[in-house]
Amino acid sequence: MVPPSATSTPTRATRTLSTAEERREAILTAAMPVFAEKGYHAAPTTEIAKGAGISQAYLFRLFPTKEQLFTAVIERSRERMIETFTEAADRAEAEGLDPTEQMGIAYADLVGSDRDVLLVQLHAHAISAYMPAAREAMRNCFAALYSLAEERTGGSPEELKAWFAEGMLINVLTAINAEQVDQPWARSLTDIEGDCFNQ
Amino acid sequence: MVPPSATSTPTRATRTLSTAEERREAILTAAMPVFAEKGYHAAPTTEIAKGAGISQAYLFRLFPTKEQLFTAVIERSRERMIETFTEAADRAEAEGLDPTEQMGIAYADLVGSDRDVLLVQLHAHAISAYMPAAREAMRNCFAALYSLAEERTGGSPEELKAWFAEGMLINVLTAINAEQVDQPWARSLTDIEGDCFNQ
DNA sequence: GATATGAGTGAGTAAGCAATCACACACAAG
DNA sequence: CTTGTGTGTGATTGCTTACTCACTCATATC
Repeated sequence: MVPPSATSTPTRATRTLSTAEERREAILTAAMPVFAEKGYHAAPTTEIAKGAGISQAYLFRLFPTKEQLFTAVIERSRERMIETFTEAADRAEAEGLDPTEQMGIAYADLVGSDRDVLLVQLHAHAISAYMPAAREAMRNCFAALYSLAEERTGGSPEELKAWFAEGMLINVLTAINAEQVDQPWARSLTDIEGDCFNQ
Repeated sequence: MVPPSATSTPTRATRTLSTAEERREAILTAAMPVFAEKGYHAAPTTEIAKGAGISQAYLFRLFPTKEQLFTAVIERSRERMIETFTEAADRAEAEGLDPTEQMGIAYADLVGSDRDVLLVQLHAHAISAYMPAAREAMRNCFAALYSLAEERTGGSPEELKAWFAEGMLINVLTAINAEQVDQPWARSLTDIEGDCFNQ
């Protein structure tokens, strides 16, 4: 297919081409759910390109390798988490609530409602042992989240560690849909009353 | 290649063929590191078959689909963990040590030294959202580990939850090699003094 | 020996994959 | 109107993949 063009006059008011930056954004948006569902290796770049409304050839012009695209997606999911935590901390501060608790709740909400962010993280964890670029991206993610949590909660290292551990548990339990399992282990582990900072 | 046969006389003492069960074991042993390194989708069955010393065709006779092979590998890594925890609990009991702490240490040792067990778990976590068989296997894994931990530590639900959370954190930090990172977040999170049951 | 069953393979098949290349069109500036 | 640059594509390439099929050999039982 040829790029869409105005039928009569391609006047200056109507642009038919997007900027590369807009396309890059569209690609990331399309890539997130595909990587989330299928992981790095099984995610076809054709499917991502189709989702972004461009050809596969152009995708490879904007992201020269699939690996670069994947790490960009990891970074984007990091940004989502940072936003979520920042908003929760702001809200806690404004309403005089405990920031640690509010940030924890906000995180559980985020990964519960936006599975893509969560699943991209999990795939990145698994692949990072043998993919240096992903490992680097994950380390940066931890670094950013840790310093944010440190600043906004003022917690001790022990508290921060417990808070992160809780987050990692939420990740896995959400991935396997533990809250829908009617068994003792699932009920206990998903019980929000039992967390490290909320009792 | 033709299956190996004794040159002169194939007498009853020397068997040239293995039993299917032996082959199945060999396949699982060969499959573990391949799935660990590459994840489900990127792990070639040809490579696994070669590692097990059989043809790919015979692999598919013993495990009709790749998915069945993968879930068998998940179960095998669960067995490894169960063994590790059981031994640690026995040792703790014999020497009068805290079982919770000993099991935690044993786990950190396990995933630190045998990366395959860890990485198979992480890949399974990530894939389980869209692969029911893996999800089921992971749930069974949690169920088994939870009841074991409950029995052997006698901990409260809150303690068990914190213990599992700690384990999930160890997983991720081990995957990204956090202990080799010389930054505040990495030092704090990998600090073994700061865990939930060891202070 | 004959015969049945299980162990084991070589050689495919059909599909899907990342990445490339030569080329077309849109737009802005002289 | 032309020229340069950035946006965009169709077609292809070379490779890998899970899975199958027709077949051979080993072993055990009668």
